[in-house]
Amino acid sequence: MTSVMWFRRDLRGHDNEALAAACADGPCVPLFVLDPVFLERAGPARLWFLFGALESLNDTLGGTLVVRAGDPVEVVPAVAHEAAAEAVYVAKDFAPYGRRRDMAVAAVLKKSGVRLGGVGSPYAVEPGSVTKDDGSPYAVFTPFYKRWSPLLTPLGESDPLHSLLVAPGAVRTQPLPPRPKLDVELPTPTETAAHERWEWFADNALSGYYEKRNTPGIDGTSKLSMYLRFGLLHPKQLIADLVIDGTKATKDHEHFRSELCWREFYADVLFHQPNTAWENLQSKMVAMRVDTDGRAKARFEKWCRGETGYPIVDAGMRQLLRTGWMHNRMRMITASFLVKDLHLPWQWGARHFMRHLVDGDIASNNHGWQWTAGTGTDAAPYFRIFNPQSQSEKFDPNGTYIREFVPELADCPTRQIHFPGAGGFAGYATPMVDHSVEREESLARYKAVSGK
DNA sequence: TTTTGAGTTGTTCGA
DNA sequence: GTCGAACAACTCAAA
Repeated sequence: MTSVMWFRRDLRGHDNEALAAACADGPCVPLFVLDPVFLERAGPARLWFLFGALESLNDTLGGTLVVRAGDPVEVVPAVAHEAAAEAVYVAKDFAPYGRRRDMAVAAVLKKSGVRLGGVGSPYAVEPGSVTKDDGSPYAVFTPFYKRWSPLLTPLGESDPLHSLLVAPGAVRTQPLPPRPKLDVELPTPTETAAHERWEWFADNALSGYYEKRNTPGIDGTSKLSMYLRFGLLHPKQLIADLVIDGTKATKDHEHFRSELCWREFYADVLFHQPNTAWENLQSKMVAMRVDTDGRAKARFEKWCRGETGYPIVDAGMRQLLRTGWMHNRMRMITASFLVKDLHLPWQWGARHFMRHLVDGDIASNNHGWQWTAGTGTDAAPYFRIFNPQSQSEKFDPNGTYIREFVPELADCPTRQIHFPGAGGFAGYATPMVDHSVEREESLARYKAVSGK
């Protein structure tokens, strides 16, 4: 019998359980739906990467990928009908929008006797399956990690039977929209490039990862996040390699594995509490005073453009706009600045990140923001406020990273580059706020919430 | 059942 | 310059 493989965030032809399951049924029509809900929220870099990944997937599938624009609730049943399919296969989506969408699609399909089959997910361990002894979900990372590790299962043999893909033309398709013009080169959005990056990282940067991952001026992180986001790689593929290589897992191997687990932890938290995508997980924090007036909006614009007058913050914000990616430490520094120096709602920053980060993932991104804001799981203590200048001195000691993204400071001497200050450096903005003043303001606001 | 200690990512202050 | 303490309140899991 014929089936439809509906791709969403698993844009790969290999090690794809749902695709393998679809092909095991017989002839298979591979489908991607250009959902306006996604397209409207995505910035140019995200779209560039997505469209490129779809072109690559189409190549992998021998030119058989059917692309259709519209609401999946209408498009998927229509394609199933045109293909005379009896089943639609997907990798399960556990995020709030995806779950709602899939339930709605399944309901419509069911009316015409078509089954929506969920096989696998973008995670090594499915959200919802790591629980405490009493069945309740974890709210702290470390015990989650301890329980998660033994649940890891090896990657199943799932070479897809591409010979069963239905010939192009059998079902109406449409060309992809043109890729947006970008000023810089993004990582190549292909499965091959994803594997090459992983191999490069495993061979060259995994050793010493624990230390190097904190220095934004060097290529010390895996940079696999965008591949994982769109499923050009599956985390099980990485974990399998880590086990083989690490007969005795080193501190670096172990740490990289725990970073993969963070992604799964936040997906699990969001699965159990879908409202926390945009609402404070700690409900008492709704009482926290944040600024939302006209002046706050003007400050937000400066932050977005990278014109705060704090070089390390500006470098991070400009890296995001220029490259569609930001180093992990920079995400923390820039987020801390928005929340604790500018007193803006974390949601504003999260929305900006989601628009521009190619790897933008609602669970990791928004719960990362909640962590910084002190509203989330395992929340940062309220007094943990990043000092942009000392973070800069500690993690970008030579100013390499700052000079790369803030050209006004290219010739600024290192002793001055972490904080040019009010005296300033020719052509560079003066600080928009005084950190020590805003730090006190943040502490006062947190104290007000805790009732003292 | 109750108690106890630890918990991704920090900063400041005073000795 | 270095070092330890203090900066809450709460969750989780082991004892």
